[in-house]
Amino acid sequence: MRQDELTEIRALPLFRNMEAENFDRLFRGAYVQTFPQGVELAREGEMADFFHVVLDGSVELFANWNGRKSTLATIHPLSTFILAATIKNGPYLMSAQTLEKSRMILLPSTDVRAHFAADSGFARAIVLELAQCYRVVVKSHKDIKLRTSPERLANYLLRQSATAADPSSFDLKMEKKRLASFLGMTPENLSRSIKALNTHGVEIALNNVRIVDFNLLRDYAKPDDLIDNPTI
Amino acid sequence: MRQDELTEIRALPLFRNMEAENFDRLFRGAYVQTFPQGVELAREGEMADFFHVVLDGSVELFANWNGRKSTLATIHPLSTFILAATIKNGPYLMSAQTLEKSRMILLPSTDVRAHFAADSGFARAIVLELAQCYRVVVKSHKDIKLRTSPERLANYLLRQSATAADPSSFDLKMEKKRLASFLGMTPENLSRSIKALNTHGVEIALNNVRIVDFNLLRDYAKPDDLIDNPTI
DNA sequence: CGTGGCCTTGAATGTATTCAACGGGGGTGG
DNA sequence: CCACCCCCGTTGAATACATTCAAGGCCACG
Repeated sequence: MRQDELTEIRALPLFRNMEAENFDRLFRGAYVQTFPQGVELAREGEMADFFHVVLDGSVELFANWNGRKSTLATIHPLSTFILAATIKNGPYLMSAQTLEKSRMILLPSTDVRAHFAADSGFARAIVLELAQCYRVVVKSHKDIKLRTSPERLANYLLRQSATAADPSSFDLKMEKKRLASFLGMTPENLSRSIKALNTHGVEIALNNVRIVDFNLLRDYAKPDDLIDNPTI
Repeated sequence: MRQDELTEIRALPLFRNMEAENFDRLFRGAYVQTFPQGVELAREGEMADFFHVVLDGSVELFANWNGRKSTLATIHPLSTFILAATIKNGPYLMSAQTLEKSRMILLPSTDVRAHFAADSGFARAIVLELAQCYRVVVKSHKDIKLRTSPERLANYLLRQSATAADPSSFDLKMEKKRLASFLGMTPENLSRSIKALNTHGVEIALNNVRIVDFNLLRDYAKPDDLIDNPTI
């Protein structure tokens, strides 16, 4: 691993408060690797050999059952995935694959567990990360149990809008097929939900989203911090 | 707090590896309290003042949005709830109420955070608990996104069966209304799902569940460790 | 003996999925 | 350069699934 990479990684919240000596030892066994699009990084059911930190690109977390597939989350820099499996030394509950060319850190799970036990600064950072992951899933769970499909889409668009350079015009960050799965509906149904939002202040053409009437959209979507605010 | 209670609590995985001095200090500010049925212990959106450990009874975690309500989880002894909110010093994402007369420990959130930072044994136990909570929610999320209503019911019954004294005959542990909400359907729909399972080896009369043909039920339910096994 | 909550059932409605068909864009290979 | 094909996205129609509304039975409780 290059020195400038190490410096960059050392500044991450997850490693910032680690003892210098522990950091050095942990990263002797680490890899920083760049994967092309479509690489399977983890398969559900297998043991968690590596803990992953996404530095660039994006990763899809998904699960299969009985021939069906569902996208459960998308991981962007600088976030991590499958921390819980690493900590518990258990099997992955989700599969992971790169959505684009992506660069990430791979830390052997045994090393992570060892340092987690020995370094309280690291342990604290891990807990914060894990608590964050937990709350993200809980919000997703509330989203899907309390809202209909078009309501989920409407709130998704408002969340995307909040992070976009231009809140009233931005592009969808993933193909619609995947977005549909993430939002818990079929691609056909996403198309219909998109049309349905025309009457609520949204116009979507190809991948471009234009919010023409925020008040109208918010009236319909009823966004709620306890579901939609990613920072709390 | 009584001495025998303290001894019992000290043996819990969460506190077992805590420094004796820290344990004593933490529990100077703690309460052990017994609540009647139906008491609201937390309301979503409020700040997490207390971390809760359920010693006896059971607690429902639920959430509201736009006039709708959904049961997200039921907590049994000896488990905890709203740990993530405590750690992050954020608002509760879920409300909590006792389902029956229940006894639990209440630990002021500020004390938990302080000891978590200072006591690495405690920090490690918290991480394991948090990782467990995370995996429970992920499983629920997979359950609801990948399965239909009767499939969710069928797998729920198999999970209950696995913990029952008699696997082929046991009682439902909550009222059907609440079970329906937990499983992500209406009470009416639960009634119909129950009837539908008659053709898959299950007979439910009032609260009593009799599994008359396990192979038939398993063929239909297709239980999966990565969704249904609570121990991994 | 009434009353209210829970559960069930039926019917009507609403929502979502499936199946089928079609058009457009991007890539491949002729 | 063009023809072709495949995948994605859209649309319509049929079906399946789920919710709502209404009604009635049962039990627990006052």
